[in-house]
Amino acid sequence: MNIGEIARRAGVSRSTVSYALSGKRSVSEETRRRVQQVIDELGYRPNASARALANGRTNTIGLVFPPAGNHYTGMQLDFIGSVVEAAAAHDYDVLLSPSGADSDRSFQRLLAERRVDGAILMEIRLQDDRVDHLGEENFPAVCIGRTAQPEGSWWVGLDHTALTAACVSHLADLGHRRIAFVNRPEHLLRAGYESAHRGLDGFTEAAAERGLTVRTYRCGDDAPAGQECLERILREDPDTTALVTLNEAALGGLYRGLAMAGRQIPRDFSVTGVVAGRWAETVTPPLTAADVPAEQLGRLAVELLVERIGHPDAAPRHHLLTPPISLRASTGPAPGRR
Amino acid sequence: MNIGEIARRAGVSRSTVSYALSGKRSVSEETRRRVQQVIDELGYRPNASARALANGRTNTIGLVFPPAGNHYTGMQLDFIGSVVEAAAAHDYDVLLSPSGADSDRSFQRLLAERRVDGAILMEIRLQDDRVDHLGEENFPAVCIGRTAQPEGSWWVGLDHTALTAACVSHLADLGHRRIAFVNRPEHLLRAGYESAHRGLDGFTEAAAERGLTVRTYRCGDDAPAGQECLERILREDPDTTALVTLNEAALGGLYRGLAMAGRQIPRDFSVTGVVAGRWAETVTPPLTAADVPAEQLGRLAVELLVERIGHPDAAPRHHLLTPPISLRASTGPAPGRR
DNA sequence: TTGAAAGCGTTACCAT
DNA sequence: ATGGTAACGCTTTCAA
Repeated sequence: MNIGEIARRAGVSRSTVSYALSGKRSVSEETRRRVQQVIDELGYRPNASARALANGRTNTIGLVFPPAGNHYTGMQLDFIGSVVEAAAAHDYDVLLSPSGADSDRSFQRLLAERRVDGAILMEIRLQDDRVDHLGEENFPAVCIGRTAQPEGSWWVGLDHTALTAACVSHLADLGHRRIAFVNRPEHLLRAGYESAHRGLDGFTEAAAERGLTVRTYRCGDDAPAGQECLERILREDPDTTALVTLNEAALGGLYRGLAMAGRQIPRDFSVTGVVAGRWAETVTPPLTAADVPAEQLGRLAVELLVERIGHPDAAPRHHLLTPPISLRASTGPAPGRR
Repeated sequence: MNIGEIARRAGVSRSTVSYALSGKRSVSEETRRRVQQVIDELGYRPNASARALANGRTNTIGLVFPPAGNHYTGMQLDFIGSVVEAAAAHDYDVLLSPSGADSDRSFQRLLAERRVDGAILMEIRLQDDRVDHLGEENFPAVCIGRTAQPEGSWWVGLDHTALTAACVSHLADLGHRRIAFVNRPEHLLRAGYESAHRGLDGFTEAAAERGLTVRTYRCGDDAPAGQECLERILREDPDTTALVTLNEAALGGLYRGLAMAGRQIPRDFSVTGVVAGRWAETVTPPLTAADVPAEQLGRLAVELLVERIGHPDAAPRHHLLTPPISLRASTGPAPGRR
């Protein structure tokens, strides 16, 4: 069944049906009702491909996310969910595109085949050829995170530098002097992951300012890696009394490592970092952390993208968020300083 | 740029370009090369909407997943990831569709507007009007889980009845006599969630067979709810020595509740259930559980769906998986029986 | 207020 | 082995 069939049954032309549906030109109340009735009876819905072909818009946005080889984190999940919901609220569907480092196959398809009206890019790198590519084509896109030169592009992101610095201050205020930083895995750093690099910078600078003794680690995105990493931390400097982490997936393992080493949180050792709130609460004791507002990030990204799709030549906009640290129960005074 | 432009520059007709690309009829090596060269030079990719309109296939599958109001679990995340990857391997894109109880708006759009060639439905209910609807239309779909009458439909699922029964046996073998069951939330049970119902059945029957004393609970999908639930368990029967759960999101809270109550796992209390392996390892001690093979489920679902799209009249197929219990460290002999 | 018809960019059938 | 052309189902301009 198609628009012609509806037109025939309603005794009008196809264009009238189209206009009755879109409201782009006035239709007499009488015909509008007749058309609508036929449509309801037959449960007609205009074919999306035909519509997209005719008016050049797919009403779909692409969500470019890291391939599953990387373990997904809870925060990414929350983010995807909120993007889908926000998109639905704007009458957009969401097409998922797993995409690695380079402008690879699936990603290219999305753009070149015009499957989507715009894209949201997760897991931005400081130098990101996908972003460059998108910029050259002036293709509507919003990045989650910002590249080294974010001026020309649309993005929403977290101020990871400020966030990890805040974590350091919090620990320093509690009297900790020797602290560790648990980052994302080696290969993500080499790839230039924005959050990993800026987070590390913020940590390093803040610690230097406070005159703290630090060690930094890279850690795989899962619990066993976290446990191993913690063992290394205590081996390399047993006097470490606290750590800051960006690695949500390793968190459970870090906790386990501490438990195995007989260090009690927060009495003997403090833990903090940047983690989505819902996941900070799954560990015991609940993690004091800068809560990643995944839901808000998703919503803002969609709003920006929708705006940009509507106004292709608008000036770049962005949102830099700096969520406060939520005090829970994983940090306390440095041992011997209570 | 379109196929006509390519044809013009290569000095052939549009149909020849089309055939050179699809290989659906033979093209002289000479022309094929010339066409390919022009295509490479210009970076041409056929427009997806036009192609879909012409040949009736979108090369997209829909993934219908629960709305974000429900908290997502790690297992759902792993599943989504594996579906996207498997789909990409078959040259399909994945369109996400949040869908509530009834065949609601977004879901209807997917089908009626022909945005997808087929769909994978997560979070199946025993009576599921979406499945009925799909069946009537003979729309290619694969369910994750099976309805009460699964005969006519394609599905992949876990044998939750057997899984929870196995958990009960495991605990009974360890000498536990008073055990609790922590299910998904009330509203999901009322909605008729398959896993929640069959899991409960398996638990109840196996416990009866073994002559165990049991209490069953419904628990919200987050850590605080889990903690509360555990407090209730110990309040209503302090002699409870073990629990079985389907509720991955509450797991951290259950652990915390036990810690707060001073019960050590597994010395004083054993915990087991049905949880994705990667997430079972994030808690301390790691959870002994029937590991949900989320990755395999996703892959199988896509394979079935692709097969069905290719053979619309093939007989229904399905896969019922019964993963073994992975022994980790959260279960032990009942207290006083070591 | 409405209708006719020309696209949109492919694919696939019918010719040659 | 190749070209011409009619779909595919919609939107939108042009006319009336």
